[in-house]
Amino acid sequence: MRPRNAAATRQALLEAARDRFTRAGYEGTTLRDVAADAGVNLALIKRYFGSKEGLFKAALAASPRLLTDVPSDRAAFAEALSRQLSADTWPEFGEHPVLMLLRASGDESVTARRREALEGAAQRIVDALGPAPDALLRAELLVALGVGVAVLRSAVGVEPLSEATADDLTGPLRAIVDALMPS
Amino acid sequence: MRPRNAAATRQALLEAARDRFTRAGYEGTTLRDVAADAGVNLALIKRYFGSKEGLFKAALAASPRLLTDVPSDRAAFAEALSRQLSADTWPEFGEHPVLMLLRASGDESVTARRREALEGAAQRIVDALGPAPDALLRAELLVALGVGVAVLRSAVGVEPLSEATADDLTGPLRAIVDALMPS
DNA sequence: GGGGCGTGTCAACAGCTGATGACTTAGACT
DNA sequence: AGTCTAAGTCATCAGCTGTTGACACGCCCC
Repeated sequence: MRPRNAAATRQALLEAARDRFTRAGYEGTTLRDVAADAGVNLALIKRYFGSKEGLFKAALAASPRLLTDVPSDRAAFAEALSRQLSADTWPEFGEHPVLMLLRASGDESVTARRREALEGAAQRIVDALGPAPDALLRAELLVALGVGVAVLRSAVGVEPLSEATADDLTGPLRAIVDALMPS
Repeated sequence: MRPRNAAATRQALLEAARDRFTRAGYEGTTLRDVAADAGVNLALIKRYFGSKEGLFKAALAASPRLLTDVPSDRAAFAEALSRQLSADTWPEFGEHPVLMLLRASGDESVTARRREALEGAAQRIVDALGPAPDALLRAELLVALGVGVAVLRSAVGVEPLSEATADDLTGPLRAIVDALMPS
């Protein structure tokens, strides 16, 4: 029998769920897969998380938040952005964390949270880089760029974008930031 | 019984499949849903498309290709790009066509086709807007931007980006294009 | 050392899903 | 009218999925 350690079991389930949901999406992930990855009995998912939806929400809540601190210096911002898009920044993830958000279930509370997370990131960019006409729309274009890069790198595997390092991205991103949010 | 018209039945199935796959993804779509939407018996899917995977590939093959003609004039390109991102450009689609590509199954031939489609779009941008160091990487950033905008507008519903018209997008996109692909 | 509780195991069910083969019927052609 | 084929219908199957209740076991405290 598995050693009795509720916290470790819960954590193993969360990590397995994070990987599966991120890679295969909500519908494409089965609870038996998650339980097997975690080396845990299927029934324990119900005990700890109640349901598949509960497991997904818990895994989502445990995932890192993006663009929490936006530097007001444009060069520093471009660098921070390219770092958050780099795979090396998320060594414990097989794919970029934002993919789990995009591959979520259709559950209303999840889609609402997703929209708020992305709109919030755009708002933080506006707050840091200063107001302007269309500033929010332009900041959302930056968020869209980040989402698109994450998808193309992590889920699609487009070359040479997938193999680009954070340093490779900083230059072009800096040019975009300067063009979109003029001082 | 349904009037006997193989071509119309096939077409109805294709359109229903396109809608379902685009909105709910491959795993989230059931063949019974598609058949019901098309007003067609479930067994006809097997007759006309062989399997669920066959139906998906047929629906994918019938979807429009993006960025087929890239104007070499930067202003015209920015305008073409913003038009392709506008919902009005795809009145027969509920969501942006590229979402079906992203929400595909894990089938190898589909993921390969997806990568080729996106890399091809980037290559066409390079061909039109001229070579430069990093030109392909920068073009792929433009493709990533397009994918991200489609996702945020159509699947997530981020405001104000979702409500922006093609004209609203042209200005900012022009700035990005100029910054990324300097003459 | 014996309850009692938290932890893990097991077996099963009800519903759905993709797939399939046998059957029926419309419509063209002779 | 008779026949043949394409088109559509029907019932059903085997497998998987999420969920669940009953059970077994280890560990702590009195």
